[in-house]
Amino acid sequence: MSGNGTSKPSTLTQRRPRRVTASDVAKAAGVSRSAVSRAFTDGAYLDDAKRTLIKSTALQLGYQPNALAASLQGNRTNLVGIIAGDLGNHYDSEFVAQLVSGLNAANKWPLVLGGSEAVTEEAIRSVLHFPLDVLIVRGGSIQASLIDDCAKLNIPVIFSGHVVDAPNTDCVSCRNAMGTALATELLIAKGRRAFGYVGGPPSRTSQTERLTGVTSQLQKHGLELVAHRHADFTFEGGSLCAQELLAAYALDAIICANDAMALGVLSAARIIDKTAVPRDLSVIGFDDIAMACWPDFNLTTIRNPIEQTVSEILRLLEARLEDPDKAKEVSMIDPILIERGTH
Amino acid sequence: MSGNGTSKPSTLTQRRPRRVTASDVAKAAGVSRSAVSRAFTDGAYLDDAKRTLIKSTALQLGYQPNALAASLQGNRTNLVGIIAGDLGNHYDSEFVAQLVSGLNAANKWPLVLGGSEAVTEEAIRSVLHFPLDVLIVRGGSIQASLIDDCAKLNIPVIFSGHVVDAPNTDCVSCRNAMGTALATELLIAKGRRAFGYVGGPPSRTSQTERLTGVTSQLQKHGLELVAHRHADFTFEGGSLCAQELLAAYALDAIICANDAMALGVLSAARIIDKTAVPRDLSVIGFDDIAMACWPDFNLTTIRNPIEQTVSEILRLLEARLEDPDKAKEVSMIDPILIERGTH
DNA sequence: CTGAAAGCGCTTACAG
DNA sequence: CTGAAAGCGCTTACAG
Repeated sequence: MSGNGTSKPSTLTQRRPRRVTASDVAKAAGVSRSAVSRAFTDGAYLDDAKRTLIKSTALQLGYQPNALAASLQGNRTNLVGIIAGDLGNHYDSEFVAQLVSGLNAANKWPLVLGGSEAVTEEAIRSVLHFPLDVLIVRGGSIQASLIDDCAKLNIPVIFSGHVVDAPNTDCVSCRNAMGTALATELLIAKGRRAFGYVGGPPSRTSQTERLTGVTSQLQKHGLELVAHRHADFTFEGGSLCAQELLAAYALDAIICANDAMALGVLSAARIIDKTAVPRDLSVIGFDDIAMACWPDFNLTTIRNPIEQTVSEILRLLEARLEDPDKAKEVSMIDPILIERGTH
Repeated sequence: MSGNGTSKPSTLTQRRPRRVTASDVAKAAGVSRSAVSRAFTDGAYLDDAKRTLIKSTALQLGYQPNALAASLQGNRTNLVGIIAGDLGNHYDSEFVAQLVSGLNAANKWPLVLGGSEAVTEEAIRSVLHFPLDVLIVRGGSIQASLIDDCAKLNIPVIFSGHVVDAPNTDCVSCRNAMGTALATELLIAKGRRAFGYVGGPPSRTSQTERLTGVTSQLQKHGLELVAHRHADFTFEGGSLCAQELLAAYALDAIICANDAMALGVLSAARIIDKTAVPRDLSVIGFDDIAMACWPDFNLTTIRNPIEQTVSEILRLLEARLEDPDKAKEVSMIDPILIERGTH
């Protein structure tokens, strides 16, 4: 209606259509705009009848206080940035799903970056234009400059899956080395001796830790890792690695840095010999994604507890908001060995 | 440092620590705050040297314009609400992943609601406190009142996976009936006659459409659906349905409303008889999620094209922002039959 | 090219 | 309990 009526030619209109405002409600209800504001503030002094009147007028007009304008007063914005790893990755997507619903329940609104592939530095900069209450960074390699930027903007950062040492920066991470050590010990006890390892991209510290868990546990028993490969955390990547490894080495155990790759390894091993796993070969993953327990796979794995991780993040977030200057905290989560049918 | 120095007892401080401001930069650089604003506005008149000075001062101070304050001027916020279906659902999570990265690439920032399970009406109301440029609703059952609320707030809505008839509301949806009809036809041509169907929650219109595609195609050949069940779109749900159906009926074909359930059906059928599929039983899914092409499943399915759906959403979004009063549009996406090994 | 001023929609002391 | 006023951090005409 409006936009077309004016004679303005279709320049790309950057303007947003106007939204109902507290003044509109005040006018309609015959009260001051302060009263309208009070009507929407819990515990503000306001005559009951007046509050009722304002609320019903607002409802009728479809008024909702503009959270952006409100936050200008210095209140919290309830906006939380999430730099998600790769949402195409099954573990990350399960993780983000739980984090998002946890935040929603706590009346926080996640502004999600990422989705797939690398998040550009530019995208991160852009999202910092918003006065976030906190930024949650999932996984890997984030430029050090980001931490500086956030510090200058007074936006606290919480890292998940990666421990970072910076002021006002909390971390929650799985004890990665412990997880793979658990897996290694289980297989050694079962009599496995020729170990292969399929890791993720070597740049990630979590990957180094998981590899270390394997090698150091082997060492304790006087064993050495026979071979290892790196892939990209995908089923296909795991499958390719397994083809290479099984063709070149006589392995009786393969430990993987995540479940998706472990399922790929399992799949490739079965194509070579349907019943090889677990008879001649043990395969163990990491994460315990939903598919791991599907009967077709029944994958033995190391659970990287999502629920606990998310609730730690939410706890750290509240504490940080409560006291922005509190000492930084590192919360370590114990992984759990889940014995199923592939070892 | 600061917060602890003051004698204020630890009342729950709602205040957000202050962020560097345009005035700070202006003061530091010895220019007016208007100049700072211009330095960050492409194409604004400003002496080159002055712009350089301001930019470098800003960089040093870690200044970024506050997008919230800026949007108060009536500019776009670049905030896009997404009411995601169930992020635990593999298709939805792949979909949201692509949507998020598409939005990011277009300089839009998704505010995600949902994650898992039902999104509460209260949560939706809360997110409408933010002046969103647009709200994207994925999937199912959204209260009619939501559309009203958005209309009053001048927030256009885009529905995905569900066609809704409302002013200024665009939709993009898959031709659901066409998809399942394609699957049905393929199986009839192969000689299948005894069809079962595993659907999703019956409340969803997309589910009704998918069921209709099966029954009406059967009818064309003088056939009737032997039996159908409803589940919750999960592997486990599909698996349970298959156990029931296969115990009670002599079926030679099962069509499922999504891939996760189809994989569950496949799994259950194989537990009964390893080689039954595709010899005695055909199984076809819907969506074509990543797992469908894993060799362990090699699922024949109906692809619900994500990339195309996302790019249509982005197109409709741009068009709607360009002209808020343009006629509503419904974009229908053709599903694609993907023949693999389970039919 | 540039600064001072008005205004975006809210909240919050400040007086009544 | 209530309204008028100041101010949050920005942008954008308005004069120079």
